[in-house]
Amino acid sequence: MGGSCLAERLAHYVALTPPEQDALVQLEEQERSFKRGAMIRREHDGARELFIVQKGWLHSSVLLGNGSRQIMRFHFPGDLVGVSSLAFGQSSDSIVAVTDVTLCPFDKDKLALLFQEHPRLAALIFTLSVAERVSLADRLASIGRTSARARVASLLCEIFARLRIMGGAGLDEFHVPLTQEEIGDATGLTAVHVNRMMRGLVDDGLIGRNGNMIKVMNEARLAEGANFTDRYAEIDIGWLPQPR
Amino acid sequence: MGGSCLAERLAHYVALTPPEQDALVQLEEQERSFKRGAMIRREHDGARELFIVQKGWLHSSVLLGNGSRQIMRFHFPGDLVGVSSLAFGQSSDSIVAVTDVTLCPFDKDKLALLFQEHPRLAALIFTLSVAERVSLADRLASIGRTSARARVASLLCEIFARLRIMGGAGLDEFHVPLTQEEIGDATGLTAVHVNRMMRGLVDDGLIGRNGNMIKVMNEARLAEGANFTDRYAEIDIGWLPQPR
DNA sequence: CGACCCCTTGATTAGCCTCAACAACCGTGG
DNA sequence: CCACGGTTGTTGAGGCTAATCAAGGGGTCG
Repeated sequence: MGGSCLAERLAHYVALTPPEQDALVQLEEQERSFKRGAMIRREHDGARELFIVQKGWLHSSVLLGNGSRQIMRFHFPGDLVGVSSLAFGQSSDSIVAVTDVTLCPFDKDKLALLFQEHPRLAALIFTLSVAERVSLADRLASIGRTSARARVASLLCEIFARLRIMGGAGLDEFHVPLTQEEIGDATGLTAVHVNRMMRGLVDDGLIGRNGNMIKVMNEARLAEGANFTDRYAEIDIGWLPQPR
Repeated sequence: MGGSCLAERLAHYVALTPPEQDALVQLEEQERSFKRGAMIRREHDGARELFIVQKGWLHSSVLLGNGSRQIMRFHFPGDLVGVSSLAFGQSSDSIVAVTDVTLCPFDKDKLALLFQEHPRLAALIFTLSVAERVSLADRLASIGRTSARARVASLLCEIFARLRIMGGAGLDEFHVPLTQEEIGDATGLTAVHVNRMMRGLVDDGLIGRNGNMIKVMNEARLAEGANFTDRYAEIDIGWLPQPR
């Protein structure tokens, strides 16, 4: 390895000082791998750990009394996962491996240290957490107030935008290792209806599909129909304090 | 008055040191009032300000291309509002006064200072922000995966739980100054259907209504049908760093 | 008093779910 | 090598939930 994934991610926004880099590398001393489908953390379990994603996709989700599942968010390499365990002794959601994954776990005490020693990093992590919340709010609006087709389109747009952060801005074809059931659980739809909506998007020439590869054919119309705005493009870090 | 509103809120969770209190008071030199219905901040407007609610109810919401509205959250006295402007130069949502309100506005630069000088307060504010995100996630699951009746019940449960934080644990009757349209915009329903669901809750003896007063008649069944868990009861601040 | 907002109720419609059947693909074991 | 069970994707038919459309009532404020 050598570098830290989180450092790589944060370096997208600020030029890290050497002490800051050291602090981030220390968060990723450990490394743990899980198989596709593995339950990494179960809802209501005690949890002192956060994870940095190194490789693979995950999702965090909740199970409801009626047996259905709501996926809150998909997590990609560079993401900080399990943040909700900061505020609660017990995990508020389950974390599941969508593909085979490699994670770097660290205890929340280490984050406390980061807040003390590196206020700029703390503020940056806070900022990214706020951006994630806005992204969740976008999904809420999507599910609450738009059609099934728009919800699916919106999820695809969000995934594309986030994959481009790490993968390069020019990408127009993506490996999306999600089942239609997972897409449904993220958008509040059934797998059957997701299938019909995806077919509609293909038939209308907005996207192309080949197995798990999805190609963006007409991103403008896709984003328009989805009511999508790319939050990650407009993150403002102007308020951050000076590095120590 | 005399003290800082934010200090009062944070003191619910930790014993503030004198320097911490001073820092918080400095955030709140100003005070501003708005009439019921006033648009305090409009989506896409530039925004460097955050607000602490002193009196009244607000909501933050987004407007969609199809003309509908999604309310993300209602804000009560003691809440920190407009945090999303930290991550973006432009506001991601609108902030609207539900009743007449009094707010304490402060610039986000002051928060940067807080991150530098008072890491424990920074971590606490981060924690509360995470808890809010979990609450948003609960709403997402509610809208994505439960019936109209459960969504309305869930919103009511959340409101009751939050009002009890400041208003006292024993309360079983609440003044809820929301129109059914606002409840619909928060739950992803139409006002007409909200009306029918509320009537159902009354008919089944779960709640009582008298104008804007809502009385909890059978909270166990209400919470059960809503799939509701009270997040605000279980916030854990054990990971915070030492005060400086 | 009238205008407006909000609540309420009824009738009809539309979007998404449910149920069902089958095809394609996968890894596994015989 | 093939047989197999399991998972995922696909498509059709019918049903149900919540939206839409519509009309009227009560309260409040100017």
